[in-house]
Amino acid sequence: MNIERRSTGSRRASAALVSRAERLCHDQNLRFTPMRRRVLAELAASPEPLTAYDLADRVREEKRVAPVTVYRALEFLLDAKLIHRIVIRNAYTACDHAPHHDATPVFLVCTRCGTVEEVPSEAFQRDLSETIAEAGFRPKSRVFEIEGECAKCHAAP
Amino acid sequence: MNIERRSTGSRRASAALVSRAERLCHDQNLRFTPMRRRVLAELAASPEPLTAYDLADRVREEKRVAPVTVYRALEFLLDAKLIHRIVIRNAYTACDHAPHHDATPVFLVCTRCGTVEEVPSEAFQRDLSETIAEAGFRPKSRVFEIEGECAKCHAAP
DNA sequence: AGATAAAATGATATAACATAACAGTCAACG
DNA sequence: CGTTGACTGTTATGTTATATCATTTTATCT
Repeated sequence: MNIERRSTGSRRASAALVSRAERLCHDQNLRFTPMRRRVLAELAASPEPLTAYDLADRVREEKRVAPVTVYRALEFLLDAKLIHRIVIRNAYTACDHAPHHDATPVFLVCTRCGTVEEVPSEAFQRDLSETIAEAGFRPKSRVFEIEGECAKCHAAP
Repeated sequence: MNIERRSTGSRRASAALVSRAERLCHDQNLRFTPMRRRVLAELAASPEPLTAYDLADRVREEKRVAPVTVYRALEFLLDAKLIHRIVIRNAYTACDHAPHHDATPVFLVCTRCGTVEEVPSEAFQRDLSETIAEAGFRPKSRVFEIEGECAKCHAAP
């Protein structure tokens, strides 16, 4: 299966991602409005994560929009698990993998080119859950993000 | 007496933490100035992470201070590995363990009481590094944070 | 001690990220 | 066709972080 394997440089099939989202929303009786579609399309088309204000600027080229409107669209897309928030960048990125993955993926964020690679990592989390269980801690959400140089950037001059 | 509340039971001795920091800075020829000492002391005394503006407010009770001054102290303390940044809270917390730990710890952040437990997790990272190496990615820094309810809060009504 | 260079802090302004509150609009459904 | 609830618009403000330049403090050398 060679679905949109995004990584450094490679373009994402934005249209495919958006129509997948459309089907998913339809199936779950969620409203995939023009604004939500537009925001997701911008994220899917971008090789790197975008901030809410980045998104507002891009949408604004077509239609006047306030940041809060973008934030609302982002909130919806996050809830629908169609996008991820990259906390170390205060930015957002379209979800590369099929939705409904329970395990929070690891994100490899390149400090040079800014791209993000999404690495599913179930085993990784299984190991950790022992430690967490020992502490009696009940996890609700996780943030695992790694900064560094991606292979492409490291090879480059 | 002057043991500060830190609700996971592992209370921190603020004074001990500060004097440890003092020794460490002296050994490394770093300047442990009054402002840096004060900021670290506030963090060490707090059961939960504090934002830069929280810190500014607390320091301000004694002496007028601008946020940027606090940010500079935080930057120094982060570089010296005396504190951690909790990105999912935009806040900072004193480092519980001996300094010089290379492996980034996992932080268990309680959504109810707000406390943070710092869990060193070397094994955890060893597993992950294979995946990362396969991607040709050269990690520089990592963020592993987990939100949930701590044991105390979960037991409480 | 005085000169001086580097580091730290003060002061002000502004950038960047995010939410509150309320009014208006649109779509679904009885 | 009118009510309801979800979505969006608008304005304002809150929160987190950095830029810039002036001033003070500290370390070091002579």
